[in-house]
Amino acid sequence: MKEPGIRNEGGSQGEGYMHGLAIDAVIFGFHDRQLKVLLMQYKKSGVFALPGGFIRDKENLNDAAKGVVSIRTGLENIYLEQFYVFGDYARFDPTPMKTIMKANGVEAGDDHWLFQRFISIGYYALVDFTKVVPMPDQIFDGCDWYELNNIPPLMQDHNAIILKALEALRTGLDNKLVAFNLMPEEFTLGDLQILYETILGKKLLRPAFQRKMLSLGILERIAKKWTGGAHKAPYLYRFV
Amino acid sequence: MKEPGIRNEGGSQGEGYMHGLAIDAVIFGFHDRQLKVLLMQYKKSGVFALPGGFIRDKENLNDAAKGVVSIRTGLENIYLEQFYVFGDYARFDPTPMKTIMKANGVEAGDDHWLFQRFISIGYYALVDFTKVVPMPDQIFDGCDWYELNNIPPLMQDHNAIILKALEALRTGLDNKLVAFNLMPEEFTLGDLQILYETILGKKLLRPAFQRKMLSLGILERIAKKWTGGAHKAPYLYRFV
DNA sequence: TATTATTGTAACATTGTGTTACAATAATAA
DNA sequence: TTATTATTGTAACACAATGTTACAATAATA
Repeated sequence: MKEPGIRNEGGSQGEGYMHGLAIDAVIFGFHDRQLKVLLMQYKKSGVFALPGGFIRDKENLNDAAKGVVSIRTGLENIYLEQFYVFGDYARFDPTPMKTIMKANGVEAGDDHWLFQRFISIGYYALVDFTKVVPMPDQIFDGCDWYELNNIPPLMQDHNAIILKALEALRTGLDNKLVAFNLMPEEFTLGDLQILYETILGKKLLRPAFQRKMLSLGILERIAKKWTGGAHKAPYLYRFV
Repeated sequence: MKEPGIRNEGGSQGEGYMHGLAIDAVIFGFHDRQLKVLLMQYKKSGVFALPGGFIRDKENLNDAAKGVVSIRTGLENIYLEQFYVFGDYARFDPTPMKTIMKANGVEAGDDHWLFQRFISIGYYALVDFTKVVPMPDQIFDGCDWYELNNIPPLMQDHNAIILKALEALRTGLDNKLVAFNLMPEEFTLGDLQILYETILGKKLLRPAFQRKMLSLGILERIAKKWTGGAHKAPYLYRFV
């Protein structure tokens, strides 16, 4: 078995990678009126974890993060943001990794590098759900979307990492207009409002929301969208 | 010579500390209508650097950062915030450290741990200038305040780190009301306004500023302050 | 052609901020 | 003692942003 998070050839003691440092990525997507997160599931042991990886000896940190997200989503131009470093000593717990290795029939002594303390750099990514092709690999059975309010128990402090990422996403909403990265190319103001409401966790008033979004001057009205419903058809917009 | 950033006994190959990881602290103070940053100057070589340090094997990251700031300022309860991780490969340049070691008469091979790549976790601290007692040590000649718009050339990418810290400070101004951490216990609204203007780099209108600050409901009016000037005396306020 | 649900937007209310103006007042000078 | 001066505290108005209500427009269905 190759070690998890190793993106190409690496020896069993992690040669070629920085030790004690990892990247964890919270990849957000939006689909079916729900905010979702991409999670990995280890083979056999069934342990859930955030997509993650390590940093090559001569690799830029941000490039390593980009690599992690790319390899799991199949996408190239990704909105990515560093949001926090998780560095408590107590967060480090070798048990899940030992379980995973044992389940896969890998013999490893207690001094194995993956059982040592790690500090994780948290990144969140915003992707267009419709364009993602989730990619598991030799180590992971699963790479799938999970609804934000239905996340299974994750390895180590990964649940807490997701919460912190959501916080960062919220603060970025108004300041950096990050939400558009979660939308498909064409969308209605209604769709956009649902996304905002989901991220903020509260209802917004339609007239105020529409006025605000349109006043930003970053939306281009394209055509009407006939939904088949017995009502006026909404306009489709594109982000410019 | 002990290695820089080692806060107690450590061998010459950095035993007891996490490798490849460092903390850099941008310690902001406010005095004399100026925003200032605490900088270290190495003995003999005269190289300038941000206060920094390493993380002990079993130490929480945030505790390590607190330790760095405490040891340089003599303060205990410090407003501290993680703001960015600097992880470009190119930022790493062993030359200044070699110069420093050589100037201090330390023989060290190219494989010395301090000449390897480091990833720096940036923290900024906000302190009450009047309470700080800058503390150099065996390695540093100087530990002094420098005006933000008069920072000397620093080691590695430390100048860029300060700029990024300032950005983070600016965004925290309205959201988290961080400015009060830079004030002494008692201050006038005029003092506070000057601080805001310095951080934001622009003039503010007095009536609007005062109205806003007072409407926050976090200021307690104490007494008048007789400045000796030929004009009405301003009120002193305390942060609650 | 009436009904229904939803959209787009006008209109008004409320709040927040920008700006001008001026009375209050502490020290100094006449 | 009284005018002068500089600065503070705050009222008053203007304008912008946002919250809220209301309603006409319109796509599908009955």
